[in-house]
Amino acid sequence: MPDKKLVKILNNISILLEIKGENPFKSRAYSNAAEIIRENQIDIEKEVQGGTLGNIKGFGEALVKKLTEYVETGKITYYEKLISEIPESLVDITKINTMGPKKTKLVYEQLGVKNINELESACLTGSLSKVKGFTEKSIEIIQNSIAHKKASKGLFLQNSVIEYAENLLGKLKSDSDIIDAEISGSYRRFAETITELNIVVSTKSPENVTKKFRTILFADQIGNQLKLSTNENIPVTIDFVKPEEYIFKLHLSTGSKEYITSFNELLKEKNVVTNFNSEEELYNSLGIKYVPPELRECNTALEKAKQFKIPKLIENSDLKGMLHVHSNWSDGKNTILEMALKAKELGFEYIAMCDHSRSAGYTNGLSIERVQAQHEEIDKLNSENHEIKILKGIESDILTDGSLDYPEDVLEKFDIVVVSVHSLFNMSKSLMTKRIIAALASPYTTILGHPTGRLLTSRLPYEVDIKEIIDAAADYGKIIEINANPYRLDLSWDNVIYAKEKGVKIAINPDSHKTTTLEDVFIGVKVARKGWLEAKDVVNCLTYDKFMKEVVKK
DNA sequence: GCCGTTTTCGGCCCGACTGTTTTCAGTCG
Repeated sequence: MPDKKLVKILNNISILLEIKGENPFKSRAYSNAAEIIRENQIDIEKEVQGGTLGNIKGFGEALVKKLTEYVETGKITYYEKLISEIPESLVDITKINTMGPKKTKLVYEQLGVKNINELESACLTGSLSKVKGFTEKSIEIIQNSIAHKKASKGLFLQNSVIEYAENLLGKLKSDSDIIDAEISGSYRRFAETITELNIVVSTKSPENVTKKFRTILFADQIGNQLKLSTNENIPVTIDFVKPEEYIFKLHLSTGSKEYITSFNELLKEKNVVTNFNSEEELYNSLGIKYVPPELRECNTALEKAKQFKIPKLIENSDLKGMLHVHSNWSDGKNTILEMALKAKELGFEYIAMCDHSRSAGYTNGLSIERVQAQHEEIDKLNSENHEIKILKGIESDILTDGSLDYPEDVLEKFDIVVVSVHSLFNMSKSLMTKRIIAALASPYTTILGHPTGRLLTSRLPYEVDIKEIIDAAADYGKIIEINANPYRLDLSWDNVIYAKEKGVKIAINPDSHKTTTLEDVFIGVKVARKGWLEAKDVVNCLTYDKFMKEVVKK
């Protein structure tokens, strides 16, 4: 496990140096080091003790010295000195939209603004508008960004707790006093973000087992409930109940408040007992169809269950094609072949390489010449028969006017074209909507990528009329992506429902930049399930032959 | 601060957009 505290310190040093106005490349050396440790899961203690840290590219004399000090003493004097000179909380300000290191320095020096609260006050009192470079528009962006950050406080990504949750669950299940245990709450029904982790445990003697695990987990106890928190301060609640109450409790703590309220009314009507062996049994006893956890968000699901209209939701094994992945031809970490072989290992029949297009310069986007060269490599790989078909795709930037990033004679060479917005996020809603619809209108467009551009808990979606976009996709017969990157989950599940209503086909795409994140595609399956999708609604559930015929049309 | 190497210092990812800009610095993806 990489040392998260160290990664944070290195990143903070990088940002603080930028604020100080030091050589930007010196600053980057620190963020690079943090990135290398995080990406490659480097065990710093081991490297330092083995004297091998200096062998890793990116770690020179100065960093080795500082990290050795860190391993030996738990701190870095250089960093301590840095934060005694400038407030560490300035780092938070640089996370606010449009507030880079230079502007952060400016408001610190001119207004004494040291943290986000003080920046917000400066917006409200009007003092910020007196600083050079801050306009009405930019102050509005800052205020929105602060509001979004505050609203996201206490919200966590699903993937930030997966590892912890699985470990804890394993620990509980392996105990001989515990009959069964399951994660419940918003995690189980796959809400976009969660505020806490809930676990329900079945045991014959709840009182004794609660007490026992209070000691093991260093938790606080309230009755037969334990409260603790993960090392990222995510609250955890564990309920210990008797076997006869287990299923009922698990169900009760999984659904949303709205869903459970309606469910309880139904229970009252039917007057059922609480002892069940499974949730399916519970639903059967009510005379309604079983509702999978992902759908237990709103009353609609319960109404449909009464009418026996819960569809067979898509499952991981339905996926046949891995679409929208990047390779080291642009900003990915792995070769095309490495990505393809990993996809094959995960059970996929075909993979569509969709590296960045030429306008995305920072990602090493492909020039027309390099598109040609990549196609030659793909042809060669396909001729070698690696038992997975590789498709020629591209993630084309949607340019300001909605046009795509290559001339027609280049676009026509791709099997699929994913179109995405990567620039000019601050356009007005109507212009952004027009821009994206223009891209959908292109005969070369196959799939709209991450339709709102949001990053969960960190970046708001760009202003866009998503319903109008979905309507346009329906008109033009275009596919919309569920981007399964855990930070994006974009299209969101509620809009997936709308897309399905309009008959728009969906692609579930990992937008993966390395082999280790290809499995993110299965997170997208959860979003799809929450959006009521069946295998027939999702284009990458098609076999290779059908996909070529119906989607690629070549 | 690191790397590569013409072994002592120059180059390090880049292009578009915005602002109170007039030729460039800051931010973003």
